[in-house]
Order: sequence, then C-alpha cells, then structure tokens
Amino acid sequence: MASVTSYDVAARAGVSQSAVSRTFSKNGKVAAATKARVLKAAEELGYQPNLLARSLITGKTGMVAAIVSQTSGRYYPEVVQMLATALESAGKKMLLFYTDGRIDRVEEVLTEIGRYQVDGIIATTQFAPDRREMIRALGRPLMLVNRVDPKHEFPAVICEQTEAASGLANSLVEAGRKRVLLLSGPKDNFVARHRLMGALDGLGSAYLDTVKGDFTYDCGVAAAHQITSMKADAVMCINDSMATGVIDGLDRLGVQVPQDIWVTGFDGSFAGSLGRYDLTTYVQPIESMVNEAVRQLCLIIDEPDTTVPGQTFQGQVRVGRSAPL
Amino acid sequence: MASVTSYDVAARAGVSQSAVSRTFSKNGKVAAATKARVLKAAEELGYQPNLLARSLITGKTGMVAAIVSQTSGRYYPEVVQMLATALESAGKKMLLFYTDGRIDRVEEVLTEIGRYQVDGIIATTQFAPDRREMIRALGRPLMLVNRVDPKHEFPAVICEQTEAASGLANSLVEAGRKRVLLLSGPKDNFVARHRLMGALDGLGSAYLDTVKGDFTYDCGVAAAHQITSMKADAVMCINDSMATGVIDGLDRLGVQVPQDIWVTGFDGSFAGSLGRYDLTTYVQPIESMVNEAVRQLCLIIDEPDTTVPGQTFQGQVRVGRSAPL
DNA sequence: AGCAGGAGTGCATTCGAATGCAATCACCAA
DNA sequence: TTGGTGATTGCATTCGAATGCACTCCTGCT
Repeated sequence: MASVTSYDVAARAGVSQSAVSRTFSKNGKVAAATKARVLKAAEELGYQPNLLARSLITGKTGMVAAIVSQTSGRYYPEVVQMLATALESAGKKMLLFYTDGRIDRVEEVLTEIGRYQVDGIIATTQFAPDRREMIRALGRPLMLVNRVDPKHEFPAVICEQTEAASGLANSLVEAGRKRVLLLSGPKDNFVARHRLMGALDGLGSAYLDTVKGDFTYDCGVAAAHQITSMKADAVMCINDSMATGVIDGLDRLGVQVPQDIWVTGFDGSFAGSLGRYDLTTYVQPIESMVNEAVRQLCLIIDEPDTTVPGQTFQGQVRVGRSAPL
Repeated sequence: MASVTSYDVAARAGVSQSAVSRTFSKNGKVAAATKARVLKAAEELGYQPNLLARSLITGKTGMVAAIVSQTSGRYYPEVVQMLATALESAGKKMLLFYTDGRIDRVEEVLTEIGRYQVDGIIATTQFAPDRREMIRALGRPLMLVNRVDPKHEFPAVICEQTEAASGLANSLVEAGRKRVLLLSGPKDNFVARHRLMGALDGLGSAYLDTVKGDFTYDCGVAAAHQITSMKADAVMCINDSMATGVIDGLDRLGVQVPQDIWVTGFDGSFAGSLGRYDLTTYVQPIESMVNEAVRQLCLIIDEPDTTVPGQTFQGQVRVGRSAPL
C-alpha cells in the first residue's frame, strides 16, 4: 500500500533519486557520506528496492523457475528442498512449478515462465520434442536434471543410470537369483527407460518378465500379486517408492523379504532407507547434482554467452536387507 | 534477449501499443476485429506480456510467497506440493522460501519478500513476536497455516491440536497403558507445544516423563534407548517422523512394537501410513487446510479491505498396528 | 596561481505495459 | 444533410529504478 520509493528516500536524505539507486546497486559510485545518509533515510522509511522495477532496466529478476514433475514419489520432494537451498545460497529466488507428470502441463508452465522474466530454468521434467522451439524462444537458459535432451542442445546434469542398473542386475545374478522380475516405470520417462535398459542387459537369462508400473507406492503394492504368481525370486523396481510398495504388498500376502523374494529399488530416497524397509538400492548423489546444476545455471546467467557442459554423476549401490547382496 | 514488446506487436498489427495492452488485459475494450489482428501479430512474433512491467502499474504480480519451515520431516514436503497445486489453480505463482526452522532466517526471507512485491504470503513458520511490525510494514496479506498469531492480528487456518492430543492420550489410558512417555518437539514450536499440552492433560497419572525431541527421524531412533530404560509401555510422539524413528530404534534394541511398547505419531504423513510402520496417529486434513488458506488469501488479495476469519479444522485418529487402540 | 584529473552528483531518459482523457469513427434519427 | 450517440482508438503519462552524460568541486601538481 504505502509503498516507499527511491524518490521518497531521496527527498528525505536530501539527494537525488539517482543517488539512492546507486547506493542500492552493486556498481554504483557514491561518496561514503551520502551513502550513509541515504541508508539512514531508507532505514527510517523502511525502504526496500522494488526488484521488479529494477528488472525492467537490468533485464535480471533474480528469479529462477523450477519445474518438477511430481510423480507422487518420495524422491522429488527431496529434490525440491535441495533446489531451494542451493538456489537460496546462490542468491536466487525460486518460482516453483509442478507438472504432475502431465506432459501437456509443460506448455502451460512454459508460457507462464515466459511472462515472469525468470533468469533461468531448472527442470526435472521431460519435454516433448516439439517444445524445443518454445524453450529456445523463451530466450532463457535451461538446465536439465536427470533428463536429457536428445539433441544435446540443453545442458544436463544427470546420474548415470544404465550401467548402474546393469551392475545392480548383475550383482543379483551373481548372488544366485535366477528369476528376476522388473517393475518398470512410464515408457516416456527418461530415467525409467534407462534403468530398464540397463537392468535387461545385466540380467541376461535371469530375466523373467516386466510388469508395468507408474512410480507410485500403490502400484508397487498392487504388483505384489502378480509377482508371487510368477514365482520370481527377485524384483528389481525402477524406483524406491514402488519397491517399498512391493515389500508391503508381499507382506500382506505373507511373502517374506528377503527370505522368499529379494527386492531392490532405485533412487536412494529417504523412505527407502528407513529401517523397516532398508532397501538395497542405487543411491544418486542428488545433492551434488542439484548443486552442480544450480552452479552451472548461474554461470550462464552471469555470462550469457558461455556454454556449459552439464555433468554425469555416478551413484552407488547401497546394500540393505531387502536384497542382501 | 530478443524480447518482444507490446510495441513490436502494435507495429506489426498496425495499431497502437494501447490496443495491444487492452487485448491482453481483463477489462480492456477492443473491437473484435482489431483484437483478432493483435492476437495474430502476437502469435507470429511469439509475444508474451511482461507481467512484471504490468505489475508496476497494477500493483499486482500474481505471485504468492510461501514460507515453510522445513524441519526435515516427511510432512512439509506434502504441504508444499499441496500449496503448489492450490495456488496454481487459483492462478497464482508460488515463490518458495524455506527457513530451515531457523527463526533468524525469517527476517531475511521477509525482506526478500518485500522486494519482490508478492500479492500475499502463506506461512507455516513461527514468527518472533517482534516480526509483527515488520510483516505489517510489508503491507501484504499474510495467512498462517498451523501457526497462530497470539494477538490474532493475522488470520490462521489450523488443525485443532490440543484436544486431539488429549483424546489420543486418553484412548491410550483407556486401552490400559500405564506408563506413557512423551517425545516432544522444539519448545518454541506451535504445534509441538499444543500437542504436548493436550497429551499431558489426557494422560493424567499414566504420564511417565518427557523426552526432548526435534521432529527428526534420527532423534526418534536415538530416543529408543532412553525409552526402554524407563520401562515405558507406550510412547506418544509429537510427530510421525519421530514415531517412525522410535519404531526403528526400538527394533534395533530388539523391542517389539506393539507387543512390548505402543507407539503413536501425529500428522498423518505418508511415511507413517506405510505398511511396515502403520502408525496410530492423528491425521490432519492438510489438503483441505491448504485449500482453505489459499482461498481466503485470494479473497483478501482481490478485495484488500476484507478481513478473513481463518478456520479451525478437526482431524481424526487413524488407528494402526503401532498402537492397536 | 593555473590547470588537469577524478570523484560525486543530478538530469533526463529508458525499460514494458496500463490507463485517463480526448479524438475519431460509424451509424442512426430527424 | 446534420447533429447526436456510443463504441474504439491513440496520445501521453505513469509505475520504480538504472544509467549515460554533463556538470560541479576538490585535489594535487607545476
């Protein structure tokens, strides 16, 4: 309401508006004495610079849009929190958008983003290929996390998935598992696809079959029946949420993990590490990944012409009781 | 970079900038024909109105700040997601801030918020009493969720906690528990305090002692030792995260829940409902609460002089295996 | 004393869109 | 044909802050 502007401060300090502006911006030259007076006046009036007005001139808002695809998993919330922390310490504000996994939401979200002049975008969502042009048109740097642009136009920070899945699968085989079932994710999902590929590769003849999943706990529970009827001796789930669901579902059927069946997950989410589940899973270093993504994004923001390489991280297998490798 | 302005569109459509502005704002009067031409030109140039520039005039940004106090619990992420969804469908963008439970962060966050001209604020964080003036100075409506302003200056949507805790405590006593331990939360936390008060009240002589906690899973695990040494026959935890921690901690000591000790939580978080924990807990209708908070906030935003009542919701006890009431 | 150099400052303009007011236009009735 | 009416439209200004440019002083040096 009674919003205080730089003119008000200027009047009270007996200087020009320019002087006020200069004391509040990084590279303004002001004499120490006037700076002090301006700050005093600002303090007294409770002045805060209007960053949106500033952005009209500078072209920078200090806001970064985060797009996350909130499958109902336990994994994305952790990513969001880390994003918030990382952006915060980079001095950026986070404008958060969820797509709820619906690809059509991406378009809506992108137009909204365009209207808000964010400095950059971090996305953990898949884009339809024809959105590429739209993103380019936004004219804002985009950083992908655990997604990859097939044409490598946009930099991506990812965690190696295929080899990891293959390695985990291999370990199962070497540990003597002979009938391994896969619980997969949505076909169009990047990580799901890569994990699946790796797993298939690593299982070899121990591969039994694939059950279609959707990343949710409930779907894990629901799959339990099918799993037992196929007499699998291990289930590789493409994420942790489903793995916890499978464990609970099997439990209800009176099937013991790991005595009767082994179960593995993928992600390294908090829920999976809870003592009662103690999943064997592939732990992604999300914190490092998110930090790196933010770091690289900030580089482009500060120096618009640089290109940035992205990065591929390696996670590691955590062995829990659910599959005592 | 090549940002398209209303002037560009105007030029291409052969009209004035005003016409463009009017076709893109709610209450602008434009002839259907010119509107069509403008839209066509806008489409061709990929024009998107700059909402921040607009906000200079209208005084509204369409952004709402959300402040959450991210204790590491499993509960706040769910709140964040619901907030996002609710704000989204109210047509607001969410600017998200975490305080990490540090009260000093609140001040930083509030000044940032002041600089970004948000239309309103939704907070699940406790404010130090002397921040009241600061918030008032922001001149922006504030809605509290599960926090209460002692002076009732700011509207709050909360879930009834004290009676609920008392009721739950009572049920434990009636079910024959005689030595009930409390695992409390931070003293300055609103919900923790109210839940504790209620529990004390409801337990009567079955109250054994209070162990200080901090809402985290780890702290629940750590408390297990103390719990057994005090020979409690039930533990009331002030939130679900700690309850799951307690269960796992006891498990490691070979103590069975519920055979040897009963455990209850508070929140109704997803993790607590997982089959392996199956907590008896007090489920808060967070979704309704968040929706109501957003609804009321939007009312004030649209009609700045209205006051809004807040609301108190009732949750309900969900009985799980962790304390088979 | 005279002058070059530099630091501080203010003026005026700019960013992109909204809006009050005045001008224009089409159309209808007399 | 003329005046009136309402609907559109454009002009000019405004929001709050940043910044190029020109101007004023104050130093310090010769």
